Amino acid sequence: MGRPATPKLSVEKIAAAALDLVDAQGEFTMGEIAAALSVRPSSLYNHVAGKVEVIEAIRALIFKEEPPPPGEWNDTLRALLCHYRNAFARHPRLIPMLTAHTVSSPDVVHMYDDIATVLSDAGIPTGRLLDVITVLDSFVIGSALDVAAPDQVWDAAQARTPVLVAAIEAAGQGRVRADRAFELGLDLLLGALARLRAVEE
Amino acid sequence: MGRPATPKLSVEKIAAAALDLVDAQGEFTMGEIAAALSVRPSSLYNHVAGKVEVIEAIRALIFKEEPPPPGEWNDTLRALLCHYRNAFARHPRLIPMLTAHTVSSPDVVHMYDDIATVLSDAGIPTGRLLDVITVLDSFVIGSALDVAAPDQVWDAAQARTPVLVAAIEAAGQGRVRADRAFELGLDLLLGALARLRAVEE
DNA sequence: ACCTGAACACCGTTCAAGT
DNA sequence: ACCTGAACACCGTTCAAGT
Repeated sequence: MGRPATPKLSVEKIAAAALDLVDAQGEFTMGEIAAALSVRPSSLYNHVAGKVEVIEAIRALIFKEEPPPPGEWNDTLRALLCHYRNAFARHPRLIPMLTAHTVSSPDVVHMYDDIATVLSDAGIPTGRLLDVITVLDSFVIGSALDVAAPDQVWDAAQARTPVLVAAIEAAGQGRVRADRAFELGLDLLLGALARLRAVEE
Repeated sequence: MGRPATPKLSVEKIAAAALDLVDAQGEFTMGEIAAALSVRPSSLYNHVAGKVEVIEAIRALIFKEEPPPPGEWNDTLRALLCHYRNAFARHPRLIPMLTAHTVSSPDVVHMYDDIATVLSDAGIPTGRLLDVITVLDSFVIGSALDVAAPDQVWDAAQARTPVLVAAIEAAGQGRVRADRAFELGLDLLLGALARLRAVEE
């Protein structure tokens, strides 16, 4: 066959096809991407170096940035963290794949820039800044994994104490439960940060 | 050859060999486990159903429980969460593998039991209990991933704002940095919980 | 420059055969 | 009951050949 007049592939097309596969079935193979794009697997290697690079391309695809909205530091930070978490939550099954290869993608670092600026403006001293960012980041990533987890994780049948059984039954299920827990965590952390800020100043 | 007088394999031996491989190189194949145990790959299937079951066996291996120490609810909860996070942190490269297959292992649920009991005794109402547990769990898992991440994630060269650059340079590196951030997060969350408790009561 | 087809090493898993 | 050896389908990747 040979080279077509206009390329049939691009990094973006490959990443988008792979992301569709992950959303649909939780994983992808190079062969499946090729099939989705009506191409042979070997063709993909003209655009990406390998499977790892496909995953990185997906990561870049997910983090289409959004400028930090203006407002009170509290609200700005909250909006930023929600955006960050939702970028993951829109593709729950992708998260384990992304965490498997931890790479400092430019888009992610860009988000850290925004968070750092807001926190600094809010009065968090430089010496503590990265620790605070790490705490927020850890919580967001963990919450994203919580969205990815099937509700099976909270299995009342396996609980041994009546307290946990009652708690599981009271909590509801699915995305609503995960969202509510995330909001609570944000309240707790941002509230604590406000106090930290007051103490340091 | 045929059946040996005394079995050469067991689920525990397989899991231990796999964990060694993960610690050493971040992944394992069935063939590598077999080689480490001086056995053919097909032999493994007399003891485990497949690779996924090996991962579950590792999970069970990691969570050798420790009874919750008595004391003030604050200290008890802190000790519990530290233990939980350290169980992961001892095997950083394992974490992405575990998060890929979220399963409600009995050992993990057992830990939730302990946390639920402490929180309930501390006065957190049942309706909020699972949300609080989820928040703590998300933070712990996220923090464990932070330990697994190479320091490259915090790459001053990729930061765009001077604030973030300064913060990264001030933060130090490696395990010390991750541990300090984890402690800060615990302080913030447990402090916020204490206030939540005061409000609800 | 970019797609194809054939080929590679490797991997997870199955299963009949042996004791 | 448990280890072996041969065999399977599949997967990621390479590369010479084509235009």
